[in-house]
Amino acid sequence: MFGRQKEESATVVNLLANQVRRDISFGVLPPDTKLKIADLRGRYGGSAHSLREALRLLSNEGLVEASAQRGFRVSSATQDDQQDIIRLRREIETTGLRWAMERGDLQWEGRIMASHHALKAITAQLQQDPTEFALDWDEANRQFHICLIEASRSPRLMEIQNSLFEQSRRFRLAALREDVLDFDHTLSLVDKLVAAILAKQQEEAVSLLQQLIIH
Amino acid sequence: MFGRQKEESATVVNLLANQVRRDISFGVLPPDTKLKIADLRGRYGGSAHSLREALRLLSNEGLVEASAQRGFRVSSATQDDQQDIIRLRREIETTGLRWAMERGDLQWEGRIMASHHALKAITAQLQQDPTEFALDWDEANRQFHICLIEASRSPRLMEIQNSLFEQSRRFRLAALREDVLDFDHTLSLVDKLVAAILAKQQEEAVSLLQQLIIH
DNA sequence: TTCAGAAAAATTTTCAATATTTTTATAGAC
DNA sequence: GTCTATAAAAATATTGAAAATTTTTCTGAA
Repeated sequence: MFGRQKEESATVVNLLANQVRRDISFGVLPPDTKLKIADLRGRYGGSAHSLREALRLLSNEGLVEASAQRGFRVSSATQDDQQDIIRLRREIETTGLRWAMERGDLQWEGRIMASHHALKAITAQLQQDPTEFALDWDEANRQFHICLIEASRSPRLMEIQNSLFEQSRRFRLAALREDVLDFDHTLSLVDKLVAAILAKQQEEAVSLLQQLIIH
Repeated sequence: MFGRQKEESATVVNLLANQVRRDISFGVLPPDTKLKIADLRGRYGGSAHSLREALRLLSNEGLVEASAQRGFRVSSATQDDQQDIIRLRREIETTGLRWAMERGDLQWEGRIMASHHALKAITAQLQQDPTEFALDWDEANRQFHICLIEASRSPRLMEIQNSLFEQSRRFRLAALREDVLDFDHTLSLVDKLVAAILAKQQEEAVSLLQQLIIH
């Protein structure tokens, strides 16, 4: 449920990467934590090599930083990092949305409506129990954003989006814990965004998407 | 000389990655080639694990594709791939240039002039001997493009740019071999681009950069 | 305090072996 | 002849242990 979208079979390396990714996202492994292989083995199991490879994988996603001969650390999560991620997500996702709106078909519009629907439903659940549904909520979030640019037919753009989304997760979940999210406002933006997409109003949609990406 | 920009000390894994990256870029390892660890050990040396890790590294850069339980392959290089890379590079680099022009200082302008100068010099050499200087020429190319967005202060944007540049290398070197590059036209575009940057004409610079990215 | 060198810790790398999975080859059924 | 199921072979994934490097920490002297 926390995995990547592709049909990646559950290799040991992928399982380990998923666990570490989740713990980094939730702050169990705080930013800048030194990731010593020996310690990690005690926590997650797996061989030294498998863990090493899992960390190498996460370093590609940007959640972990690798420096030669100095091992791995959890990536920093300063305000600068957050700003960098947000402005990049705005660029990447609006570009993707533009391309998708030029190429998208009815099927695409259908998938957007579906993921929109799911997002609304899970958000309602989240407001009842913020801790229980945090993961599902953010996964619905991810699915919705993936959907938006799905029709762009740019595999590399989608990979970049995914990487940035994973990196932003830490900040979003932190904001959720601190209860500073305005769900009503966000949902109203999402409603308008979907409407604009269906009405093929590109610039309106782009503007709304930019307002939506704030965490 | 073919390495990444950061001060990555020469670990075995990095050395192996550099060699494989070079061979992929030059087409010694053609697109879609199955990369069997055993074969690679014969060619490049190193232990199985080091090679595996090097391939995992390259898969992050997009030059190699990893599929679970099925090993590694050289990434495909179809016309669709090339188009995807080109249009993404245009988006990424123009965004970076915009940000850089908003934040850039005199030092940045100086570095641009320096890398521009180097690029002109090496292009002249290249026209004398296209095979001997291919690598140095593309490295100067890379340095110039890195320079353009250096002042954007977006580490993630620069990483994305680097990854896309590495991916585009195969196509550029192929075009060079096929002798379909118009150096005079390219250099004139570069001249105008640098002039526009120094004159702080953002939209003009962006337009020129887009015209420059065609391989 | 600062510096140099020794000691300790951690990372990187290699070798070797086992378990899984995928691919290939073969034989039989329709 | 094509296809399916099974067996064999090849390749990948995983683990363990140990040697070689490098970085970090510690200690004592100037």
